[in-house]
Amino acid sequence: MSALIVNKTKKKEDIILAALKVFEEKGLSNSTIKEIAETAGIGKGTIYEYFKDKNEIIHNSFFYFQKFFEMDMGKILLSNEKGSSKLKNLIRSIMSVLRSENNDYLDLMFDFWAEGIKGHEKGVMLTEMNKFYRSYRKLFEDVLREGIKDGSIRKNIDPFETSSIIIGTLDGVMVQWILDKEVIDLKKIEKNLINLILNGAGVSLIKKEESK
Amino acid sequence: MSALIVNKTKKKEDIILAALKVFEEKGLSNSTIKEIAETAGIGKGTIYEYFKDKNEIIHNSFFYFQKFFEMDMGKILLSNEKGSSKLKNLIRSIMSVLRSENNDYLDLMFDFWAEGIKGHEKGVMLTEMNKFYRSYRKLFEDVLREGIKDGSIRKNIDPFETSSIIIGTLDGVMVQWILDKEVIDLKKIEKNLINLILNGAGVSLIKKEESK
Amino acid sequence: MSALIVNKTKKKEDIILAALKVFEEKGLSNSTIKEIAETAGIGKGTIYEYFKDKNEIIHNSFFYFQKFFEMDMGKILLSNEKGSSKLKNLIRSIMSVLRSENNDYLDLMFDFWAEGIKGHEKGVMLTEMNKFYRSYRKLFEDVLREGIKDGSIRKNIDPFETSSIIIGTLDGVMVQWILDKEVIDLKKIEKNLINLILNGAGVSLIKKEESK
Amino acid sequence: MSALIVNKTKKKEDIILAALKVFEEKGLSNSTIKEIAETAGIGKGTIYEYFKDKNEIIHNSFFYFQKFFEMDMGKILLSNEKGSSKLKNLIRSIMSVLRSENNDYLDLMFDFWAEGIKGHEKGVMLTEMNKFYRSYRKLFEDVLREGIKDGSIRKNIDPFETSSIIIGTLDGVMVQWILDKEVIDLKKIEKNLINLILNGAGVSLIKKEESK
DNA sequence: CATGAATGAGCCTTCATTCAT
DNA sequence: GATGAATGAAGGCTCATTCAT
Repeated sequence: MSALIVNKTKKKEDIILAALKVFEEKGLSNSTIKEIAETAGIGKGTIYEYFKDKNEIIHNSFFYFQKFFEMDMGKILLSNEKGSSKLKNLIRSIMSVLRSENNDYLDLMFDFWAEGIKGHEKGVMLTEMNKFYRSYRKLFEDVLREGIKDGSIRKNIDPFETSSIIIGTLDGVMVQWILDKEVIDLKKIEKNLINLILNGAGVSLIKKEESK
Repeated sequence: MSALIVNKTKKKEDIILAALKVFEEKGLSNSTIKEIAETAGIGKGTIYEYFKDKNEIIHNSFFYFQKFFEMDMGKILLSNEKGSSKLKNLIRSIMSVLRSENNDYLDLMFDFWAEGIKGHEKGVMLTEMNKFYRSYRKLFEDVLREGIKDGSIRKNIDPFETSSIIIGTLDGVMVQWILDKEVIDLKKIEKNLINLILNGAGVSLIKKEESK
Repeated sequence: MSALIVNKTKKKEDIILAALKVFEEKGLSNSTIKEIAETAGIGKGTIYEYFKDKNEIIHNSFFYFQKFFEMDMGKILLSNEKGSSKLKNLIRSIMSVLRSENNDYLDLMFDFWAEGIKGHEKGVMLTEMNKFYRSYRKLFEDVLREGIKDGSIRKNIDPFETSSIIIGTLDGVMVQWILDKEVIDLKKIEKNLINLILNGAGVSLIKKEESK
Repeated sequence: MSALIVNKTKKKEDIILAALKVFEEKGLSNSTIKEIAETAGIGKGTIYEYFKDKNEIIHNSFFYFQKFFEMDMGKILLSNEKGSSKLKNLIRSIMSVLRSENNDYLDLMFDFWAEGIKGHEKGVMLTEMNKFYRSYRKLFEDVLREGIKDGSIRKNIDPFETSSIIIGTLDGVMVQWILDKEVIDLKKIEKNLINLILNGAGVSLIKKEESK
């Protein structure tokens, strides 16, 4: 690959990072190309050498944004632990990523969700978002199935629906945290969340599937 | 009252409903006053007889939007059922509201979330949203405490954190549904969600608090 | 004349007075019909029962405005004093009117001057303004001629040009006063002005026309 | 300097000149940015590359407008002539400037006066106008004092008040000329004005200060 | 007669995009 | 490739005027 292409990629990345910063601050619609260019330290016109229009910046920003949340789950998934343990570790791992590293951009989630179902080229983004969620669910689904197989997860849960629910929980808890950080304590939530997901809130002498 | 006196409240409502429709379709920023006026079947200038500016329309739309999700929980809360049953009914009730009646506007949630933390007058909306979530959490918290008292909910869960988690779950599941209705089946989710929340996914012979 | 007509005239006057008040505060262009109506204590629509449009209000306001400066010069003009004395009294009289009574509206002079030479129907106003100035000049001209006749005013001044100059002086001094009341002291100006007009600033042993 | 670099100052001047032309024709409020842009031969948006808003154009136009009346008085002020002669020449010089060169824009004086005491940012303009008048008065004041010293101007006039009066006269005469050019002949006025200011209109055998 | 709700022409201003250098 | 000056479409908002009551 020639140095030229590498540089081009590097510059696109610079622009996207600048865009994300501006988007995060002002929202998608209220961010201007001028501001993005300034943040990227380049000329306004230069942006158009790398992106067709503002929409393309938005889409590419979203792709990049998603990468923030890609994490190496290999260690967890390939470990010898039981499914329930992997589930626990997965949740912890995800929450720690959301909580710390990239939480600068986390609230862009809202903007992208909104843009995904509206916006001019919603199709592209929606597809991408759904792809993201589908593989995200698959991740949990696999762990749940493992757990069912190894006896650490109850048999009577539906792995697909439950993975969707667990992910929903993580998203939803983030929403409240983003909106009201003074009241929501993610650390405490994490502990309770794992407890709830594994043990439930209800009281029953013996778990049903074990009861027969 | 003579016809001369215009029902200001009614007309405001008309405008807000039109605004919600347009917002839902285009997003907050991409909706124009002209479009809202046309949707409401009135002149552009008339809008400004009822609202100071576009921001005020957005705020009021949000207030109105929230009302969609206000529901009469009285029957559930005042029933003689146990806490765990109330919790179950609460979740079912909320999901049925979200799923059906007003799901036309449901995805505006994203826009308002985004507007809440950014947007020009984020303060007002954020405050309002947090008020909403706080009382929403209080609702669940109370039911959970009841359940703890009546023995239907485990003692070792934190009612506050858990209420936050349950609400998060409902929000998060909605997100996936809105984004991917073809794949997400709310009915199935509902069943699994209640199961998960009450019983957890993990396997354990006897629930911890009963174990001693 | 029927009471109806009298009332109509009265109401027109009310509107004009309200208009003048608003105009004085905001300027011609920045005053709104709504504001004028409110100041007049009537409905916005009612204005149009009495005036065709905003321009007509402006014109009529100007006519009315002029009346503020109409004063009874009869006593001065018909007195037995010499021309130079009458001139002195005339100037004093005019300055006292400008200075006190109606100085509330005085600075509207600027707006009307501007409107007079621009504005949509400048013709009407300009004609009216020139009529005003022409009769204003005539007033001084007559007094000057009287003075020349009775020997109190020098023969070698041109009554017409000089009347124009004297009026100009009064206007111009007002301009500075309106703009910078802290620095301009009308009382002192008055004394000096009369001195200057009667005696001039130059030194010469004997006035020229008397010198031969 | 490369052609890339636009001469910002030159372009600002172009816009201001266009603005002055439009203002002169329509008045401050009734002039539109579109019209100014068209007159300047540029696009509407371009205006905003050089001026923040319409108000800034108005202010800058006023500054520019003032410059029309800046003239080189050096030759007059530094001459060896007596004060009374300098006064005469000063008046002639000013009137000739007003009469000829820039009389295209002269009637903007009214608009700026009006804007100065009303208008959105009256403060800035009023300050500037008063600064202008103060230094304008100082000019005459100095000449008058000189004349008093060299015996060509009477001792019993107040230099400050008199300078204010003389300037007022010039302004006021201009007003009448602008309003009624058919009737007012500036050339004749000039002659009479100098005569009046130096010799006064009154008859008295011997000037007071010489009378003892 | 009086009113004020309704209206849309028209204004100022922003900003994505183009293009000459 | 890089730039930023230029642009005009488009949007929010105002306000004189109309008109049904």
